[in-house]
Amino acid sequence: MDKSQILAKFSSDADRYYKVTLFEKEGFRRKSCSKCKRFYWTLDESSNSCPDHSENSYSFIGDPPTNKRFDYTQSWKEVESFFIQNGHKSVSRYPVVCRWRDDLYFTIASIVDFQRIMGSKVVFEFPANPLVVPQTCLRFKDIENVGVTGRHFSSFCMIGQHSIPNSQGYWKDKCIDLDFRLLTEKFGINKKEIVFVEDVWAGGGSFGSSLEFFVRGLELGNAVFTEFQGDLDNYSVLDQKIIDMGAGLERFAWITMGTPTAYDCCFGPITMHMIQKLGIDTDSQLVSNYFRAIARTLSKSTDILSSRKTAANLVGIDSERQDKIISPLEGVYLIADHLRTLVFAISDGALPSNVGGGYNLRMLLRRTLATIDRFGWNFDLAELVDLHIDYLKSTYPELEETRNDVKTILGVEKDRYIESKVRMKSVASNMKAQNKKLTVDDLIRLYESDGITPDFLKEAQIISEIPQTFYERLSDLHQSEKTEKKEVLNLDGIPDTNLTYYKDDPHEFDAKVLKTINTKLVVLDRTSFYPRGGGQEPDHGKIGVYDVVDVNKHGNIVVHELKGGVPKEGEVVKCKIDSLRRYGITRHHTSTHVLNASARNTLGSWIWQHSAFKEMDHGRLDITHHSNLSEDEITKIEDLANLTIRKNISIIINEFERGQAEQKYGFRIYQGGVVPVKLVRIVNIEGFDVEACGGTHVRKTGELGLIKITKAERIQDGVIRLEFVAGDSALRYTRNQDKTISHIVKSLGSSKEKILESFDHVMKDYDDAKRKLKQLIKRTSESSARNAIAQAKNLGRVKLYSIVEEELDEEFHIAVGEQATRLDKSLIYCVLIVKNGTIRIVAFCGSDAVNTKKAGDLVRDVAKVLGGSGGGRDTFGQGGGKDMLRIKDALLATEQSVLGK
RNA sequence: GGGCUGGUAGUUCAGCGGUAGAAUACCCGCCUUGCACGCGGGGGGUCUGGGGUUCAAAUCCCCACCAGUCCA
Repeated sequence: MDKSQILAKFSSDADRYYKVTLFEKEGFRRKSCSKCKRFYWTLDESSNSCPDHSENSYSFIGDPPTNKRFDYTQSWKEVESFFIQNGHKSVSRYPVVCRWRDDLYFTIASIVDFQRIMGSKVVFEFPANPLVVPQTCLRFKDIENVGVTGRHFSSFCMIGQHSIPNSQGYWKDKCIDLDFRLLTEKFGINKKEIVFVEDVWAGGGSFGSSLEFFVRGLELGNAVFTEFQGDLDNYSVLDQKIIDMGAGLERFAWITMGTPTAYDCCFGPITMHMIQKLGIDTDSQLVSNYFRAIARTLSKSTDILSSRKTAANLVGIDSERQDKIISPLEGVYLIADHLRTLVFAISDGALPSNVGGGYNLRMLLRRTLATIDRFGWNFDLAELVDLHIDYLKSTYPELEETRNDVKTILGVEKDRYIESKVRMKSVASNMKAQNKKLTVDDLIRLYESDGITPDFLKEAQIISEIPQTFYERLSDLHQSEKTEKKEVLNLDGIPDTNLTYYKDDPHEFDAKVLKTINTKLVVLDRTSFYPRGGGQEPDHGKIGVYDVVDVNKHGNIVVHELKGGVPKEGEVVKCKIDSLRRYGITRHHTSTHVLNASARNTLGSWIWQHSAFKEMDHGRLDITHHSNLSEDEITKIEDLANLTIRKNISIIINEFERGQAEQKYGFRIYQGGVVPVKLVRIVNIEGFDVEACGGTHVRKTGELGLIKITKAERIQDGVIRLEFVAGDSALRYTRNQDKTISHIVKSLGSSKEKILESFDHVMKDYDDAKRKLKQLIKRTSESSARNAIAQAKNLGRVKLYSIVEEELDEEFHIAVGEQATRLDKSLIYCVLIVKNGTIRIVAFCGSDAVNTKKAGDLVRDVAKVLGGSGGGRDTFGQGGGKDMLRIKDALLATEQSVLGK
């Protein structure tokens, strides 16, 4: 839907969509901007333009509109206490890694916390109403602006004020009233400074009006009233209207402090720490002037580079002073911002990598390190992380728990960056040595597959200019996209299946056949067959006389796939589940939970389940981890898992309302991904692991018997796959290994105790034999060559030595042939080597013999007889053929070929 | 999730259907007798693994493994 059309429609009826009681009570006037015609509400009689076009934009820099001074942390305390006083519940922030939504890597707005996707619909689940939340949000879209504009962040705290209008919650009037009072009463801003701009919001099938509030050109917040669904010509009111007010906490702090940039008052002591360490001379008036100028320039233009120049010109900073004062400050701001984002993301379990959202994080760290390098600074990342966490922990105490893990991950990732830089340099110096002219294709390939930017090549003076076509070509490359379609069965009118596997779980039961499809699929009124889902493989068994080979869930209907036919619709059939298979799957499922928690406890807090697979006889668990696992680490994980089995811990399964479960156990419960239901099933291995999971589980960990990790491999950057066996399968696995070893022991003629010794011995013998053979050929080639010369048949001007060889190989004859033709220049040396059902021809011609016959020609002639081909140079040729029956003819052909017949 | 690049001697790489190479490091000898260079010789490789095409594969094709990198 076109936003401008909605805005036009809503603005034409402002009384209905925008006028709130506050405007009337306080006497706000509705005006249209003289420049852009947008409508806004103000108490300032003389105003004639909207905040984007007003003269006093960003005049709060160096001259804040209030006497109160609140830094970042303090600003939140003020906001929080205000909303609590006014009947709101203050909720802890949600993770920045958005595990409850498949369509987002990171939490990008406070409202996302309370959105749950069910099917294709977004539903809202509020833990309280109304509420307020300090939600850390990650946004990577404007990353180039971070540090430069004074107000862009890669992560920021969105103050979320959310309400559902009902007996507890409120709607537009009270919302705007509260926001107004927050600014005036709490923050002490003169009411004449506050401007509300009319706007709209649309997304996810719903839309509504919104009021953005500004103070001196700075947008502090946006109150969105999600109210309608449908399209503009035909829409209806939502059953669940929502107030989504999001305000930037950083901006609240900034406007009270009036610092040159928002960064100066939002990162606590960290920016000052860096500035002092570097000894940057910050002439505060000059810096204030500059950042006020760039903020204002940027509201007219989006080009960062030219805006920097324009702003510098405006306040009279020459390029030397810009490099000396402004650029380093931008660097400091960037480092502070990027590191803070990394602290939150890594704390919440995200890892820098080359896939998914991890790539954004890798970019953040590399930008940070590159900035440090560019200026030749010396900052300790760990120290900066400590400063961040020390400052943030009063608002976000959970960061303390992952302090060391964050440092570990940053260390690992920093090492990768350093290695990658070394590689870049070596490629560059190679390039320089070759002195080849690089085409645009070369540049694209270098960038895409080695990460070597044209800027880097220019700096290294390998290219003089970056071709204009480079960026065009690059963007062309990333256009096409594919989507996969899912098969949808027509199951209209069929009631939800009664799922008895969650109840008394009978393995033999009677059920009525509701529908059959394509003499293959069957839907029953009730079933204990567990369908494929969450990585758990389906049950097998029998329905009537037919084998069940697959079971899938379509919505709330279970569809069984049978082999050989289907029972009649309406019939009541006997069903029987393969209990042995089910028990195997169940054990592997519980083992997955045990292993996951074992890995997390052994390796670190960043371990999450990435995906999993549970079969009857084995299981697979993919975990998020930065490096390949060492043998020692695997052993430790295995040890902890098996200790947990021996403790025989009870596994308790209960259903909770989702919000309640999240509050009680945290977001760790979403190991298996998003659960699109209102009631979540919580599987609790008491004191060890808690997950939301719909699968089947054993009652006590002791039932698992034994867990053995059979393989650990890195399947992609940041993901390790653990393959394992549990219970009977573990026993069978070790038995099989034993059998394999016995076989090897037998072949070696050794014993189990001495197998390693014997193996080393055999390997050494093998190496020695190879070496000896090589030497032997070398030392005997001369006598073999003389022998060949002696045996050669005299054909006038040349001598021909030609034989069929069944014992020795090309390596031998190439050595001998070369030697022989060197010793006797009139010799032609031609061997037909029989090997694996084919014949290889090797021929040498001495430097005199070449005048009679060329080796390449000879080989070609002979190969033809054998039904193959070949070729080569004058003195050396190779070829062959497959026709073993004509080998004698071929031998004769050598002589005929030499004689030119 | 989708691409792309690379894997050859201890190391850095070349070769890209037809006898596996260079540089460097290593060992031996010589020249010098010094702080390290010159000359000669030598050892060192299941060309990541598995399949295929071919008379012939390090080389071409497919799959896997390892490493790196770009994009959404």
